[in-house]
Amino acid sequence: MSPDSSMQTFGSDELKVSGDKASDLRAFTARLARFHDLSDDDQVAIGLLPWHEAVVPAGKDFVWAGERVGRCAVILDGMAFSYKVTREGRRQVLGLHLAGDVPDLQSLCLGRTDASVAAANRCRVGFVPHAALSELCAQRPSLAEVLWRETLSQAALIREWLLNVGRRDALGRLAHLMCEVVWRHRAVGLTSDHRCSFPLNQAVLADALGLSVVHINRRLQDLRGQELVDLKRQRLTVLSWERLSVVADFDPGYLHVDREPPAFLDGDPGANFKAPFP
Amino acid sequence: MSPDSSMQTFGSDELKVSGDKASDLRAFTARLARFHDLSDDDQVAIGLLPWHEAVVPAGKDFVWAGERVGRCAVILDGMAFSYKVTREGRRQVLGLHLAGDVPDLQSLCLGRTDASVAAANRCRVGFVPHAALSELCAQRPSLAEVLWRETLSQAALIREWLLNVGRRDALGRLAHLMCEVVWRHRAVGLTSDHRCSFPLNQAVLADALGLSVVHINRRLQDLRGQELVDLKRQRLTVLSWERLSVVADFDPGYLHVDREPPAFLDGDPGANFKAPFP
DNA sequence: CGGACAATTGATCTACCTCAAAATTGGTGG
DNA sequence: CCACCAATTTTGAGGTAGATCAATTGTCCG
Repeated sequence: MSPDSSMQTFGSDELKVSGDKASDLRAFTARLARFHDLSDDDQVAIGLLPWHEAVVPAGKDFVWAGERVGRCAVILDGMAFSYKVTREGRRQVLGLHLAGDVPDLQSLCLGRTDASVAAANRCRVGFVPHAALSELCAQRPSLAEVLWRETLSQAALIREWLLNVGRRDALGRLAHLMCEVVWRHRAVGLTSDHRCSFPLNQAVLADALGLSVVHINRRLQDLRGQELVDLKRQRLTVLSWERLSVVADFDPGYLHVDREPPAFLDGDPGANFKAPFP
Repeated sequence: MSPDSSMQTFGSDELKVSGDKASDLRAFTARLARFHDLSDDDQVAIGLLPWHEAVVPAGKDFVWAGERVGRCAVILDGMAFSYKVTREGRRQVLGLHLAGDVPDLQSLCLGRTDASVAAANRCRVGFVPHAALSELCAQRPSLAEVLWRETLSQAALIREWLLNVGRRDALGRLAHLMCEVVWRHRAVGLTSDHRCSFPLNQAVLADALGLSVVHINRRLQDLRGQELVDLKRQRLTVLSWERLSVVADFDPGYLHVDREPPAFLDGDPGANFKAPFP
């Protein structure tokens, strides 16, 4: 809510200018290439984009709702979440962002975002000027379409969240969120089994699911007690994907990890998304 | 939910082929021109798009989640809503659509929608083939950008809904929804005062706000009892915009109606919706 | 070792839900 | 124009999921 002192400065190690070969926008291109049709040319072009890097400590905002900063933020490492706040100060988390995501991509078109974005854990973030990005889109319509699709994927996530918050009970919401996090980590290659980073404290979980912290705590204990998940030290392990996804009523279709689509559309709908963990 | 018998046929008067000068896609172009920069050329080009019309009776679906139908639906008249359903059959309404909206615009890029769309009251709907639309986008990047922005506006709406459902109490949610509906009617020129069509029954309201029908009914009585609104026969009249928008915690920024400020936005914000009754 | 923050627990309260029935309304056909 | 049916709205009476308040404990880190 408060664009406080940390406005542009996150600590001693902020604003490292690029040039470091070891850390570039590859998380971004990798994501685009994975989820859309991204030509090699486009990938190269993205690699030439000007940008600079910042390290954002856990809990700090790095995109502020309403601000016109003329750039997009690319998560290079870590997890972030976007949120809005009621006038009375009630916060609603709107979505999570992993490495490769551009949480404020909307600002490229609209000039600003209606949501703020904060780091869940320590994040490396790349800032890319709108000017450069939109010029690239003008030159390469295929890239513009990819980015369009990218915003559509994000929209699909929020729709599912709305369903989650509006129509599932607390346990289901929590389970659903966990399924999404694990699945998305898998989708971008950040894990290959049932465990992944989960740097969300109970306050953030509460605000993501429209619940109170106390209630989150108790339902979390349920999930643990039922041996569905193990969660400690910011690390989530799904103990029984099968049972968890039932509790969660989870159908990963909305994640759009299914590019090269139709295959499963023939025949029994729903037959495709059976348990991903053999 | 069930792509039942009414799959493609809504009644005797469906599938009127276009050519009728009196009813065309102008609601669509009008909306785009109002909210974005749409050149005259683009407007003309849209007018030449092939399409056909259907009349959808209240309560019937005309877009089905998951279906690949190869076309977009343009609301020409009436109100519709999109929704998703839990496996247990709990429905969540995700957004409302007025004349000029394209509720399944995402399908142009993604091939299909993850949400279904139903008519709230009797709707006239125009169906435009994806092929024609995407060809036009390829020829006219400016139009593609407009449509991109259009999807972003929709995304902004859902984000606000998520905040609404997640973090406001029942009365606030209801009031907020009403504010949005009136404001949007104004924004597209469907009303110029504080009253507008409101063809949502209490079941739909409940599913839009994550509440039960009984509870909706009771909070509705509150709003009436406090003389905030008058709602009958599918017609909503805001009796005190000032008090309603406080109850609703309503800030229209998320609607992105801020370009070409619709007259009433000049000067004292809120002055427009003052008591119409001296 | 101390201080801040996060997780946990207990106790109480209430906003909202569910079930079930009654009253209205609106549309339809005679 | 009226009678009738189906859908919607309204009312009543409990029940419960989840909220709130207030400590207490645990954990991380400098």
